[in-house]
Amino acid sequence: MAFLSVQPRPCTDPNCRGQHAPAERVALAMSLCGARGVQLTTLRRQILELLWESAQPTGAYQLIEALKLRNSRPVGPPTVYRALEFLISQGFVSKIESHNAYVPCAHPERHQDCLFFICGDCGASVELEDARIERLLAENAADLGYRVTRRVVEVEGTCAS
Amino acid sequence: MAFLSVQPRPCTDPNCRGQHAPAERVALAMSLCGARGVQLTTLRRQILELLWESAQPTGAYQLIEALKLRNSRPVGPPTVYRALEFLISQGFVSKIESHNAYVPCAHPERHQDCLFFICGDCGASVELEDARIERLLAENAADLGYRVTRRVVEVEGTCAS
DNA sequence: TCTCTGTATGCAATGTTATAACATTGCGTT
DNA sequence: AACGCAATGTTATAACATTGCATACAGAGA
Repeated sequence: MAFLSVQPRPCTDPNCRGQHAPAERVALAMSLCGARGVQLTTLRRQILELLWESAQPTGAYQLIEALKLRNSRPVGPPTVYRALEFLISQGFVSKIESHNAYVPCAHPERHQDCLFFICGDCGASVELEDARIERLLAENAADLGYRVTRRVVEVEGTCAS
Repeated sequence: MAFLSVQPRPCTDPNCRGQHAPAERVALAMSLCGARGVQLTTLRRQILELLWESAQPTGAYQLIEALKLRNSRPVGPPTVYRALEFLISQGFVSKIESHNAYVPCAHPERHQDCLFFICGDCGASVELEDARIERLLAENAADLGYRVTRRVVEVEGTCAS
């Protein structure tokens, strides 16, 4: 687990032209929170920063460790889980269910449940949107008489590197 | 958690004409194991039966409880997890990652990672195959330079009932 | 300023899910 | 008997997550 990189990450969204350094992402979350009347507190912001700075999906207890280093004062599991819950509810973060780990989301302003591609070797994860897949899933759900509330699509594989 | 029903379950596969009572499913697993040179031992068979008899995705510790009732002698977590690992490796069972629970698979003879639709109200899960979605996922993976090893597609919603 | 109120966090304990490490059983073969 | 092997048993612990209650703290209104 490395929280060192402050490099921008590649954005896989073909429509996206924005900057993507962690600071930029956090600034976006900040302004969205303002608009939505909710607070991106210090703790929540720190966790979001850590997720953006991490090269891989990050577990809750890894975040606890990282916060201990960053802040002298340690935080307990409930605190971190509550912050994650908030970040997820606002579309800033997603949970990778198959890894019990959390990743930041690139485009919370038009957030829907994304697809994730995760490399089993290097751990890197890539977020993707694909309207065609969403449509097919919705179609299948409708055929079965389901009203969809949440989608989990995680593809595990080996990336180019 | 009810392990009472021994009713056949609906099969969502349009190509499927087979019987689907638990006994039938287990018999199929049995014969496949014979053909593959692996053993469907008593424990493994019992767990597969329990999964087929359950109306919902079932957790490992629920299985432990159920086995305790069924067999007098209790089994420990590692034992159950090893049996589940075997059943998954043979395509008889899948894990629902978003629920930490396990479901039996309808068609292990041509098993691939399926889509699952899970009802948040009644807990029922439906297994589905959709070649179009598989193709789109494979396509996206290829674009990203990923070689796919596993797919997790879980759609949560509310079913008709 | 003070108090009220709602939101957020701190904290101890506990619950839940999963695995590591090592021992044993049972069965077929030599 | 002695061995090899697959499966299971046993103990302990790791890893992930939640409950319940106490405290802090910011903003609204008297």
